[in-house]
Amino acid sequence: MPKVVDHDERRRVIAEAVYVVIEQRGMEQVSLRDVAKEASVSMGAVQHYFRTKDEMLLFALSHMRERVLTRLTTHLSRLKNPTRRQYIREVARVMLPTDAQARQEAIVNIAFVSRSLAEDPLQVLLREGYQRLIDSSDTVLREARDAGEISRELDVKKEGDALFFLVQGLIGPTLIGALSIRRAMAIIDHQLDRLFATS
Amino acid sequence: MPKVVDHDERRRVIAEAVYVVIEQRGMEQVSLRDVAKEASVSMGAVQHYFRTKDEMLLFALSHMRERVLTRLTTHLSRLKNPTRRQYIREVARVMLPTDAQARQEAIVNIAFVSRSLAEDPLQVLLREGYQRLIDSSDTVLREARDAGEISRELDVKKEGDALFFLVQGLIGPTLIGALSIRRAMAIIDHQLDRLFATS
DNA sequence: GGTTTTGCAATGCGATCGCATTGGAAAGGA
DNA sequence: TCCTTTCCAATGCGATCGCATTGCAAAACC
Repeated sequence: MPKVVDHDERRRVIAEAVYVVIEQRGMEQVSLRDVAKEASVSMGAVQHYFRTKDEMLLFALSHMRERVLTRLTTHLSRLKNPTRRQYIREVARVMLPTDAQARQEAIVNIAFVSRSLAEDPLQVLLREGYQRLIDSSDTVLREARDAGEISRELDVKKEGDALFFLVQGLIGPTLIGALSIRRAMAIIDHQLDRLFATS
Repeated sequence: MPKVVDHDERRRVIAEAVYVVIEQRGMEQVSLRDVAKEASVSMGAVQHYFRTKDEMLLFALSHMRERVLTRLTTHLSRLKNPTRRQYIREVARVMLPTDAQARQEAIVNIAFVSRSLAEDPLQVLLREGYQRLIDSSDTVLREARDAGEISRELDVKKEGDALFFLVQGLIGPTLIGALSIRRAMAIIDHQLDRLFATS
């Protein structure tokens, strides 16, 4: 057996280069050559790890999911004894482009959503991802209700969905610059005020 | 003076061809040749009306705004003596991909949002568009409150924003197939129930 | 009816694309 | 040590890209 290399690690490095190219020049400028250059490897190397460009992008999308999840858990673990409301707020905040990394992830995600509308394999992956997020968003709210922090009169399913899609809808306008992070968070906090009202 | 042609009309025809190509094959597949073919004109004609590809896409985006606005007013004018709530509901419904045309517009819009993140002129146009929409969304809610249909205790500014961004957030997942139109409308109706509560 | 100006069609060009092919360096296993 | 397998660098190829150039038909104006 020859040279031993961590296959997945190499693929991840290339995927990260894909993100940089998408962020800096957009999805339509993603070429094998530019990705290779950004990853500081040869074009042959990229071809060695991905049979086609589409396969590379598919992996890049699935790796992005893991990356977002990792960042999310990191941020959440920094909270000391958070209330359920603080927890939910932090999840929402982490989804918004609050720092360079979150911004890159948001840009890449939108690029993939757009591309997926013309390419099916990507769409399947994204759809599953969304459904999982919607589910966990409902779960958190239900836990909060069971813990008595949210009124039993609220429809936690519909409110959880509304909160999740609200955050989703804030991302694009924030990236474009039509909305500041501050205002976006104020809108979220306003909804949290309502959900967690102690009246 | 030679042959007289409605300049803007020609440009709109080409822009419509751009939408079709984006919808069917995605933004990264938009080429001058394919757009010309879709518009049933020669490539020379496209070049005659747009100096560059970027200029063509910029016009396509601005024409898309007019097209959406036209469709919106058409749908609204079909309502017979609508209540304010029905009016708002219809606006939200028209923004979602409920039919073929709305779906095409949503797809094209996402494609432009994504592309605009790497190209500034598009971003400026989109930002202005969003801000106008946010403003009018606030205005409608304020009118409803002044008419006594919405409780004076509500923060119409924040609620108007939340409603608008909620609708925005529903579009992507609906396109991807992670959410049905029915469920999307149910989420909106649930929020409208709350806003227009007569308690 | 000649002149001029516009509306396009056609073609060419250099750059870039994804992908295939080839060759060889490096690293275990026999 | 030799051999095999993997890793990857380099190059080539046909297709396609945006854009420039050229040429000409058609239509107002004199």
